[in-house]
Amino acid sequence: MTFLVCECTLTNMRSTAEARRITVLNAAVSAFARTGFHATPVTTVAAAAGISEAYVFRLFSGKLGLFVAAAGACFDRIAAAIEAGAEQATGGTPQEILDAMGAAYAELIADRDLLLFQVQAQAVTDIPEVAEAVRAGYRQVATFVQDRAGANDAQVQQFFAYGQLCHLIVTAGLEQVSEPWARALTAGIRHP
Amino acid sequence: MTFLVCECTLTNMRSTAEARRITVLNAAVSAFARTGFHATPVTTVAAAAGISEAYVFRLFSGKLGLFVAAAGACFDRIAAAIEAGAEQATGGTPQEILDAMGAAYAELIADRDLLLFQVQAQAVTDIPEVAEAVRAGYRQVATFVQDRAGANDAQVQQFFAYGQLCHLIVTAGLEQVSEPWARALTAGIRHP
DNA sequence: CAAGTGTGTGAGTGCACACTTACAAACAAG
DNA sequence: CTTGTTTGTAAGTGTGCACTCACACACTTG
Repeated sequence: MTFLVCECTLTNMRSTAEARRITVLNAAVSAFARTGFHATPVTTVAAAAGISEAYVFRLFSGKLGLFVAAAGACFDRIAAAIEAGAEQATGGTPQEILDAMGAAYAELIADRDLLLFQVQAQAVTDIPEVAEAVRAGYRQVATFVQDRAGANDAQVQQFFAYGQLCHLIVTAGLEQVSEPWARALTAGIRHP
Repeated sequence: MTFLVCECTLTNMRSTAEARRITVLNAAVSAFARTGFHATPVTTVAAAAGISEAYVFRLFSGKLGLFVAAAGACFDRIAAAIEAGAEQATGGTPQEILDAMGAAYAELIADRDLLLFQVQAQAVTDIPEVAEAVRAGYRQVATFVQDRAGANDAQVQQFFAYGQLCHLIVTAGLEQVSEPWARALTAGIRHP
């Protein structure tokens, strides 16, 4: 979990670059989510963030550095949402907390950016830095789920299995398909 | 399911191009599985198939056409493997047949090509032709599983949820991670 | 005011790659 | 032998894009 504190009054002027990085990272998550790492030019991210391409390259160490940083931001937001969801659990049993977490996650990914970014990140794990970022992200989320819900291995595994199923449902657009097989796969997942 | 019949003796000479297409498709599935659609040059596929890049463009309508055709071949192979696995089921209950199918699938994706290709295809579903190919592939596999095993919606959904979990396990390399959260996610999935 | 530091950009540069075209060899049919 | 068809390639062409660099404005400090 990353807490962002405004240090404007303390470190004097340096917070501007840091603020830009936040802006760029939000733009990067959205852009990469839609078209993926290789098909997303840095100019697209720069334009979405309202700055020049050259400055993005100064703020991050190359396109790969930008993508890895965006992955970190993506998993931070997911972890935060799940954490907030756990607070809303009606009961205290592991399954009740897991269900609350799942509901919060489902709500979070309504805008699709966070979900699609995960898919895109998993697709470029042939790049070692990305693979490590993905592992770090799931480590963060999975350990939190395990600890906070007090769930056993099978419950945690099921939680992530159905989370991954959401990736298929969204990327394939199965919510728009009314055939029996698609109804079976999307049953009870929530229709946004 | 596609049955390939050698028509050499009938249509005279045309079967050579068709045979080339098969070779190219096998190379394409492997190549795209590793580096994805956008990061895989057609020259790589051509080299793996042992022919020139120009001829690949004559055999298929552009890089996209090649990718979509490879997706078809990929899902054909998956469906065939699951079908063969169902024959090996020890009992006749839906769950027993599903388990046999799952075992066959797990064995099939040991070489990772078919699994990774699915991940790569899901990552480029912003291209409509790819999205349709992915839907067609899962339609083929899901309807077969549903019909052949006689499984209910929840069982089919669970089957695919844990199938998608395999995608995460492989892309993130979780089998090599011995931390508790990773052990929970990979529990019982098979260690190849 | 001068010098330094951080923020920001326009205008390149070089390369990778999708796709084309012109051409060649093999083979068949008349 | 000529004509036509199919299989195959070498050598382009044009474009998109990652990354760089020289330069400019803002703002602080002495």
